[in-house]
Amino acid sequence: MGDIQALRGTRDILPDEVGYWQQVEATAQQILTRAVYQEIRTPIFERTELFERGIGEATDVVGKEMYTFSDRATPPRSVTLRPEGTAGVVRTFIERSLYAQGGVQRLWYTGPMFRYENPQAGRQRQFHQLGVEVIGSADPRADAEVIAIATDILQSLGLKNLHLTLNSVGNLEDRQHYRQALVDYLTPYQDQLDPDSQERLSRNPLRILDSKDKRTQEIAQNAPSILDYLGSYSRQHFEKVQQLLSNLEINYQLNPRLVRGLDYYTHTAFEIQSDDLGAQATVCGGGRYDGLVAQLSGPDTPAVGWAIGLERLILLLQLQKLPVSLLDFYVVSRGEAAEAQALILAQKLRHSGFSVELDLSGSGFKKQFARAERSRAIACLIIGDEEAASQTVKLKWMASKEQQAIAAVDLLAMTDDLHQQINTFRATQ
RNA sequence: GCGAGCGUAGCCAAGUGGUUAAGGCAGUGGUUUGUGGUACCACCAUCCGGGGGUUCAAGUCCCCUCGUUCGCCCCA
Repeated sequence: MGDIQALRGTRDILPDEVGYWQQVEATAQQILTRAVYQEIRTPIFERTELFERGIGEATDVVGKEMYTFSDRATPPRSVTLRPEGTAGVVRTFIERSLYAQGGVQRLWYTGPMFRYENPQAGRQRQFHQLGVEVIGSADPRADAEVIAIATDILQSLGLKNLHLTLNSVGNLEDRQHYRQALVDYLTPYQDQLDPDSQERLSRNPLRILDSKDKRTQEIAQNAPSILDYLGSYSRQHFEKVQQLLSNLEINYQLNPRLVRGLDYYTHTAFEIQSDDLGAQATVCGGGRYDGLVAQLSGPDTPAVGWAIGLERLILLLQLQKLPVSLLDFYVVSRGEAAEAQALILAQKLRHSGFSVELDLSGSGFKKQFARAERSRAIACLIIGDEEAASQTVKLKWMASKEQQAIAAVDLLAMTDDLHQQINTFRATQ
C-alpha cells in the first residue's frame, strides 16, 4: 500500500456504490421539484463567526467539532468548513436579501459537511447532507409540509422500519421557564447524576434528559416535561402540527425528552430514526428555528427545516436493495474488420438510447462470453469474421440463450422493438 | 477527547514460537484459438500496517506508533 491514504473519517465513493447516491439524488430532486423547492448552493467554508453565532457557542458542534483554520489574508481570518447547512443558507438569505422577494422561500441543498469527530458506524468527518429550509412562514403547515416531504423521500426509496419522533421545545421564554423548573428538580439529585450531567446542570440542563447513564435516566424519568411549560402560542402551534400530521396519515411518537443539539431550534423538533442502523440511528433531524435569522442580524423571520444524513440513508438502502443491471448490450467481437464494425454498432445503439459495453480485451470468444455473462447484460451482440463479411450480427438473449442472425441495418431499424424486449427481460429479473 | 476490538495479496481468509506463509473469490495466460455463469492447467504475498524489543528462532510474545472497526460524548 502506498503511504498516502485518505484522511481518517473520509472515504471514497466508488462506482459500485455511486448508483445508490444517484438514486437518492434523483428521487429527492423529483419530490422537491414537485413541491416547488428550489436548490441553493452555498460555499462549503464560511467565517467561523457565522457558526459560532448561528449554532451556538455552547454546543458540541462549535465547541469541539469544527474544522477551523486561518486563511492567508492579512491579518488572517478564521474560517471553518461548514458543519451543517442551515447557517450558510440563512447567511445567504440575509446577505442577498432573499426576503425582499416577499413570501416564503422554499429551498433545498445537498453537499459535504465537516465535523471533527471520531468515526464510527454512520459517522464520518466528511459526510453529506440533503437539507430543506422553509424561510418566512411561522404556519404549522410549513412544519407539516417539511416533515411530509422528508417522509415522502424516505418512503419513495423503499425504506422500512423508520420512526418519526416529535417534540416541541417552545420559544425562548418557555424554555427559560422550563429550564428553571428542571434545574430546581435536578439539583437535589446533583450528587447522583453522572459526571457529564453534573457538568451540564449549569451549562445546558436540557440535555441531561437524554443522558444514557442508567441512574441519570431514572432521575430524568420523573422530571417535569417541557410540554407542561409551553405558553399558549407554543402549545397551539404544536397541537396544530400534530393534527396536520395525523391528517396526512403520518405516524409519529411524542418524546418530550427529545432535545436537539443545536441552539437555534424553537417549537417543533423532530427526528426520523431507523431500527437498522447502529448507535447513530438518526437519518433525518430537524425542526423550527424562528430566532436564527434575527440572531444573524437579518429581519426577524421564522423558519423550519431538516437535514438527512446521506451516508446513513445509503447504508439503509444497501441493506435492502440490489441495484439492477443497467446494461442492455454487451458487444463481443473478434478479427480486425469485426472489431471495427463492433465499435460503430455500439455507437449507433447508444445513439438509439441503449446502454452498450464493448469488449476491448481482444481475447478469445470464450473469455468474452464469460465477461458478457458477468456484466449482467440483457443481450449479447456477436460479430466475428463471418458477420463482418456479411454485414450481419448475431443477437443473443442472455437469459434464454436464444440467438438469431440479423443484418446490421435491420437491427438498427428495429430499435423500438428492441427497447420493448429489453424492458420485458428486465422486468423479469 | 475517552474506551474496547482488529490490522496476513485487489477482496474474504487459515496459520500450537521452529525450516519453502493454507484455501477461496477476483485477475492474467492457456487447454490446437466462434458461444457464457458450475471443467482443467499455469501464473498471481522474498512477506504478514510500521518501528523497536524478548528469543538460537516471531506473522505468532512484549512495548510504541499508525490505521481501522465498534462504542461513549454528540449528531445527520
